Amino acid sequence: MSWNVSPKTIVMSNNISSYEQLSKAVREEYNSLSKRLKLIARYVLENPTAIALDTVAGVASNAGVQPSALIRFSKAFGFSGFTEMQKLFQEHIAQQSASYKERVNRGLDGGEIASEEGWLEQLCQANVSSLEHLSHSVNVDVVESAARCISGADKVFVIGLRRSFPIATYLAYSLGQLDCHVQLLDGAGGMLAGQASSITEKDALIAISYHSYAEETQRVLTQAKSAGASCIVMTDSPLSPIADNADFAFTVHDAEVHSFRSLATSLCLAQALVTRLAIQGAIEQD
Amino acid sequence: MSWNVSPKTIVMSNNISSYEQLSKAVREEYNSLSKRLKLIARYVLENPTAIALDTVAGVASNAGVQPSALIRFSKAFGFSGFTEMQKLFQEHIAQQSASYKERVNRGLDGGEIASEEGWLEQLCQANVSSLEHLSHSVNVDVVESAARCISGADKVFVIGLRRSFPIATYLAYSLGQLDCHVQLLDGAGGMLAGQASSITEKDALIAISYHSYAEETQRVLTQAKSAGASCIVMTDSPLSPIADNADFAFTVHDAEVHSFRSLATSLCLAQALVTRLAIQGAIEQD
DNA sequence: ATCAATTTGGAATATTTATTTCGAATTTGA
DNA sequence: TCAAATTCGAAATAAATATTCCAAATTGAT
Repeated sequence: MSWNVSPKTIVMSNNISSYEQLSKAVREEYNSLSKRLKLIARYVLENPTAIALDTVAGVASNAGVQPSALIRFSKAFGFSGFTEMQKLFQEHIAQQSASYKERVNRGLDGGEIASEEGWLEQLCQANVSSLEHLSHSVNVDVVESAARCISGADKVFVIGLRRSFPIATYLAYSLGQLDCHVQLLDGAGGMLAGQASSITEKDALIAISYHSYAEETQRVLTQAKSAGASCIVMTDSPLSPIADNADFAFTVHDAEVHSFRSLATSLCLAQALVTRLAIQGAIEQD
Repeated sequence: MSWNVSPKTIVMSNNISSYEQLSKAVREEYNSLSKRLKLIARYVLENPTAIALDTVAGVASNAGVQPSALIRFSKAFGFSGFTEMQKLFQEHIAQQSASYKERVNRGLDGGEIASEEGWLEQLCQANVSSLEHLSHSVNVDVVESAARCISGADKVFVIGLRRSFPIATYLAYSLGQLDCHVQLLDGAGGMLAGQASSITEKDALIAISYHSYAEETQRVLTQAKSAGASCIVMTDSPLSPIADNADFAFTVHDAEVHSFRSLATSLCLAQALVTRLAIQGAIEQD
């Protein structure tokens, strides 16, 4: 009995388990690859997103090679096939957005009091993850537009009750520093409706509300909308009842530990809004 | 010849051709959807990345529904099936990561335009750095002690004016959630001195104050100290005038961009205090 | 409570997509 | 230039994934 002489294809023992490792390996092995495989290597390094989303046939066509060549490529780097390699690219993409939620929750909710030692680090890390997520989930153009909307308004009203009140006060204080005509709707003395009744179409309203959404905030928002005012909202889900009739809606995922929402991310977004406003103002004055 | 009576499933004429449009449509139609479809709507809006990368079976399993339900959902929004809808999510991701890559790359090129472009990343990064600093500059034992001090107090007073007011309101709200007898000294109606005069030796005061230190805060702190109350302060320097007669002092360096202090770090510290308090309470009750 | 309409779950089926195979083309080394 | 080895392409096959269909469950109106 005789075996076929194994083809020359070098199959490296696969210890590659992340996109970064693969990227490194491909660059290192590049020179030892055949012509087609070099072509593929280049395409792979330059279009990681396409690899993650497309099919073998699609990638092959775009890269100008045959599907089988892609599988050879995958095997050359120790994967069982294209599918296995593709998973790495998908994980990489997922990390940029969705999986942050896991990171936040991991070791916080799950471990209970068990992971006692590093609780401060964990708390900070949860906030860091939220902030990192914010930086690539918020559309800067929308922030710019919202800022312009505020600077174009006659008066700016801010509402955020209970849990959201700190954000509202931050905005009210900061906008006040910028010589905005700002009014915080704090419902002091039960005069919320009265305070809100002066909102006109020339004004803007910034509303902040998280689950469970304060009824008063919704009412004010509705009132402002029907008065024709521009509405900017910060909330926690696109499905939030207050996101409905908003001109600009921002969704923020704040880290939550033992049911205490952090607000650090919301505050950062508020800060983003304020600094943009400040810069736009500075440019206009030139 | 007769046709089956068409099922009730409302098939909207599909003019949806982008993720944003779909997201909007889902939110608008949400209330008219059936139970399962609502469930899916929520999952879809909150996990767009998963939709883009996963298979129907995978998504269905994670969302806790049947694959067929996902196809019904897709058809309800005018797609021929899940696959067609999924393409929108993939395009969205492709765009996102492309623009993210651009932004990052432009930031690496250096130069003035670069610093303009990546301003959101920079803002977030500034906050991240502050948080990372916090996690190894704050002594966890002091936080624990401060938390014990609060839980042992009869009543808890919180003061933080102007720039620090958001932190004070956050603490007041969160401590209230823990059934602390908490009172926010907000100076409403000019009655700050009156509010503060009820502080006794059995009480605790949390004071937050940053440069330039509000005179009223200092006065209240002095008053509380002479009344024999325990004082916890959050400030920006160990040399701060309010750090003098404090039982526990935390110094926090918040990120500052264009003279707008972030407060994210202060908020994180406040959160640390609150969660510790919550956990101590939970342990005591066992 | 009963019936019709609608919604749902799960298996059966159709379709798409990945992988293998093998002969042809290309490269390599003398 | 020729033979041996390697690489490649296209069709065949295998695997996976999406979609359909229908019975069961739920809902809502009378």
